[in-house]
Amino acid sequence: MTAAHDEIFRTLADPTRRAIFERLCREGEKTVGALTARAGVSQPVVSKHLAALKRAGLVRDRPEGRQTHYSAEFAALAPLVDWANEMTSFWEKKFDALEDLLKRMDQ
Amino acid sequence: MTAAHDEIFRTLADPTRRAIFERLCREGEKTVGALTARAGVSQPVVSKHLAALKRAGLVRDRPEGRQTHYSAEFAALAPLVDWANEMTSFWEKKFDALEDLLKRMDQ
DNA sequence: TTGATGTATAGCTGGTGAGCTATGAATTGG
DNA sequence: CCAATTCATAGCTCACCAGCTATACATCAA
Repeated sequence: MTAAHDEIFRTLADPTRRAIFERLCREGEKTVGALTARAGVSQPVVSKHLAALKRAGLVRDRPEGRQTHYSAEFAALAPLVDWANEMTSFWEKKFDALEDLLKRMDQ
Repeated sequence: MTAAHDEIFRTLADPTRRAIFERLCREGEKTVGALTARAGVSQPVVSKHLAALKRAGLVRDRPEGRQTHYSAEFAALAPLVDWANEMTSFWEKKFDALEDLLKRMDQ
């Protein structure tokens, strides 16, 4: 349902959180400390954002000793793309309908 | 930059607002009154959401007499899809790199 | 002109969440 | 065993925003 999209949209809506996710996509697995270094916010905030991303299924954590490695879960973006494609599909259907109409008017 | 995505994500993050946008996509142009009828919120709230959607470029308004018709602006979803595709592209690049590595190790 | 209708705006309130500091918990090094 | 490091959690504050009602504004009908 729409509830599934809800968490993804809401999670990616925050710029700081989206930036963290983007870094994980571009640069691969990173520790909390490495992410904090250039996040522009404090370490607890980064941890909180990572927890939110994990709840949404957008990242995966790999604890190793006293540090935790996070990596992007690309597949989690699929519902978002599917949703967007579904929305635009209604647009195409309208064109199809218009095309149909014009074809009928032609006859 | 990311600021462009920012407004789109933030605008679509709200369930009520996204539902309104979805209805405009599925059912085409609608007046404020028609949208309010099944929105589950008051008319001023619907108007406010429509204003937000318009600011984000997601809808277009067509005033006609005392009522205003709104319709979806499908093209506005493009940046969202592009962003998602860009993110997943990093995933594919990693596979390419891995493939490269394995190929080299084979030699 | 007057009243009714459709939409937008103003102003308020409550809830949510992003940021902070302080601290707890777990692990590593000496 | 002790100190340092790394991360997560707790508790707080502040700003923002979705929702409401009331009302202004514009348009149509009679």
